[in-house]
Amino acid sequence: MIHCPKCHQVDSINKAGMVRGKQRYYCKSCQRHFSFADTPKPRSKHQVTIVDMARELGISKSTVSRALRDQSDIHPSTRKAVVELAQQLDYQPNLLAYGLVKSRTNTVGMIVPEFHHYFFPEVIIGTQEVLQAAGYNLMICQSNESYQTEVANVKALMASRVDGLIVSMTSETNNIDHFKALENKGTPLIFFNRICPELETHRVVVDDYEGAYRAVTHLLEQGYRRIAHIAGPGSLLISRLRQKGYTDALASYGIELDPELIITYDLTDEKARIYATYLLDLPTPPDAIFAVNDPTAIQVMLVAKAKGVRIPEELAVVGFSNDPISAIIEPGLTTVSQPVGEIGRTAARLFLETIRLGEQTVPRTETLKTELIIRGSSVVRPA
Amino acid sequence: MIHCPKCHQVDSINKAGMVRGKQRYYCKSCQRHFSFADTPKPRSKHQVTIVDMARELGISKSTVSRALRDQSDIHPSTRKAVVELAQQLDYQPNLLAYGLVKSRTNTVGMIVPEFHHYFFPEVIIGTQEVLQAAGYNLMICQSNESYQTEVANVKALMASRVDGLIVSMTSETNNIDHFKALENKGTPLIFFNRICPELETHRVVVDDYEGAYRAVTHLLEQGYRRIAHIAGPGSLLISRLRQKGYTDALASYGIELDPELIITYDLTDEKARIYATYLLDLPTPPDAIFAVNDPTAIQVMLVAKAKGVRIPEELAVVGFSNDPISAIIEPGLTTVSQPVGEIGRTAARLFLETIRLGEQTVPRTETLKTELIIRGSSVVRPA
DNA sequence: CTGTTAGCGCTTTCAG
DNA sequence: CTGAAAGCGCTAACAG
Repeated sequence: MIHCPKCHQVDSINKAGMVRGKQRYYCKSCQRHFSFADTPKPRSKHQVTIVDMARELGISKSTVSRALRDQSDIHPSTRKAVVELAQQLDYQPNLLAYGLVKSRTNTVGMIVPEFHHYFFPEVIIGTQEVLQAAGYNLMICQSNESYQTEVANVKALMASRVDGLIVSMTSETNNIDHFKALENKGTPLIFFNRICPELETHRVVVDDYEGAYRAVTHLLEQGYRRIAHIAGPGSLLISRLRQKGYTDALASYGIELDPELIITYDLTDEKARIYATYLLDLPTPPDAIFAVNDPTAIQVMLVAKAKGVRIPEELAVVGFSNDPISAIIEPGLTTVSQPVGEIGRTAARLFLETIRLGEQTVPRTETLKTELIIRGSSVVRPA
Repeated sequence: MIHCPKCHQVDSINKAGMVRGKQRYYCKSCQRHFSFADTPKPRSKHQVTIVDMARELGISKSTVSRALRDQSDIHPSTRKAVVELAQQLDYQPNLLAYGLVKSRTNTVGMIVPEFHHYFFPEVIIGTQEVLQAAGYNLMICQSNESYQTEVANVKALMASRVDGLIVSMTSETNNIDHFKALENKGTPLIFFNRICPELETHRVVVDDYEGAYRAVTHLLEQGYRRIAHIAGPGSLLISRLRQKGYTDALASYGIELDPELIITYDLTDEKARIYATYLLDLPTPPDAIFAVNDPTAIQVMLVAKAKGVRIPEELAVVGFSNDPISAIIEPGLTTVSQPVGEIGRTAARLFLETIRLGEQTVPRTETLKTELIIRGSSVVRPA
C-alpha cells in the first residue's frame, strides 16, 4: 500500500507519470509530488505551515490560507477549526513566503550613523512608534559614520526587500549612487537630520540655521564677543547651516569673522577634546564656544573645567539638541532643543504617506521648530 | 507568430498542452508557462532577478545562480559575463527567496526593554559588531518594558524566521510561554542582563551579586551606616541579586536590615525621583543610597542636589553600570562598571557557537567581571 | 560545464 | 464555500 512519505495518507495518492524511470505519485492531501525513495525528511523541529494544518484538518491549504486571513467567504465552522488549530500549534505565518508572493515585506529599513549618543536612539523610538502602529517592522542599521558600511547597509536592506528606507547619512558620504539606485527600484527613501540635498526625496529637518543664529545671538546679547565655533564636517548640510547661522549672527553684530575660531571636525569625542584644548590654549582664547551639537559642547565643558576655566564667567558654551546630559552637567548647558521623537515620527509618517500615494507622491521637506534652552553655561548671574 | 509575453522571444516556445480549454505554451528561455491572454505585467520598476539576467544572457537561471555564488565549476567567461551584468544592473539577491529555500535568513532578532539609556544601545553595538563580521544581520526590537510588546516582538521575529534570538526581558515578564515555544522550533535563544532563570539557555550576565556586595562594602568602609537601596523590580533576577549583595554586605558588618530603606520600583525616571524624595524626607534619612543602576542613581543625585543635601558629606550615592553620565555629573558617581560592549559581543558569540554546534550545544552561562569605579559621590575628601 | 526539474510556504486566480 | 494549479525568486539534485 502506497502512502505519502510526508503526510502518511493512503487514500489520496494518484499516480503521476514516470520521471527518470521512477514512478511518481501525487498526494492530493498535501498537494505534493513524490516518488520513492523520497525519504520523508526528519522535520521534527520545524515551524508549522499551512500545509501541516491542512493535512491535520483534511482540507486544502488554500482554505487554510483563506480562513487565516479572514477575508472572502469561509464557512464559519471551517474558520473556527483552522483558527483554533493555528492557536494550538502556535502557527506563525512565514513572512518570507508572504513577502515573496506579495512583493511587500511590511518592513522598513533605517540607517543611522551612530548609537552612542542620545539623538539617534531617541529618533528611532519615535519612528518605531508610528510604524508599529501601522503594522510595519523596522530594521535598524548603524553605519558607524563609514561610507562603506552605509553602502553595505543599503544593499543588505534592499536584499531583504524592505518597503522603504529612512536614512541619516554618514559624514563621509559624498558619492550617493547607492541612494540614486533606489529610484529605479521604486523604494521610498526618506532622509532626516543629515539629509541629501542632491536627491529629491522626503526630508525631515529642523531649522538648523535659525537655531544656530538664535544661539549665537543669545551669546552676543550676553556680552560675549570672541565666539568660536566647533563645527561638524563640511560634508554635512547640517554643519554648514549651523555654521552659517553662527556666521550671520556675528555679522549682524558687525563682528568680523576670525577664521582661527572656526574648527571643523569629525564629531568624535576624542577630537572634540583636542580642539577644545587647542582653542582654550590660544594666545587670545575665545570667551564663548558654540558647538555643533551637545556631545561636542559637553567635551568642551569638561576640558574647560579640567583646565580651571570658569563657565560661564570666562567661557560660555552653547550646544545643539538638548541631550539629557545638558541638564545634568554643571552649570547646565545652554542648547538648541530639537523635537527628537517628533523627527522620528514625522519620518515614519512621510514613509506611510508615500506608500499610500504611490506614484503621486510629491517629495516634501518637513522643517520642525527648535527652541533655545538657556541654562547656566551662557548666563553670568547678576552679581 | 507566437512570442513569450514576458521575454518576447519567438524561438523558444513549445506547446504545453491544453488547460481549461486554453492552449498553453512554455518558453524555454525564461522557463515560464503562459497562455493568452497572459498580458505581460508592467514590471517597469522591479528589482532585477536571476531570470532577468538569464534571459538577457541567453543562459539558464541555474547557471546565473551558480555564477553568482561562485562555487561549483563554471566557465570563467560565463561567470565573468554574469558578474558584470549583475554589477551593471545593480542586482541584489532576494533574501526572501533565499531564506525560503534554505530555511535560514542569516538574521538574528534582538529584543531589549528600552533605548533611552546608555546600556542597551551600547550592548547592541557590541552584538552587531560580531554578528556583522560573521555575515549576520540584526533585527532590533524594543519591548518598552511591556510584556505584551515582548510577546508581539517574539512573534514578529519568528514570523520573519530569524535564525536566533538575543533577549533581555521586560520587568513585567512572568509568563514565559512565548520563549518556551521557541524550543520546539529549534531557534537558538540567548539571554543577557535580564535573563530567564527558568529556561535552560545560553546566558550572558555580570557578577551582579558580587558587584553590589563590593559597592555596599565600599560605602561601609567609608563609614556610612544607614544605607538605603533603591532596587529594581523583584521580577528581575538581576534586581534580586543586587539586592542580595546589598543585604549580605550589611550583614557582614553586623548591620540589621531596615526594611524601610529598601524600595523596589519599576525603573522609570519619574518614580526614581519620587522614591529618592521619599527617602530623603524620612525622619531619619539614610546617609547613603545604593541604586540598582546609574539612571536611578543620577535621579537620586539630582533630587538630593535640589534639596540642598550635600553629596557625599550628607549623602553618598552609588550606582551600577558606569553610564558616561556618571563621570560627568558632579560629584562623579561611584558605580559598578560593566563591560557593556563585551556583553553584546559575548551574546553574539554564543549565538554563533550554537549555530555551529547545533544539537550538541550545551547551554552555558558566561559571567563577566564588574569593577568598582570610585568617584566623588561616595568619598569624603580628607579635610 | 550547463540545463531541467522540483520545491521552499504562501497567495491568487479559476472552476466547480 | 472549497479545491486545484500556478507562480513569487531562489537553490539543489540530477542528468547530460
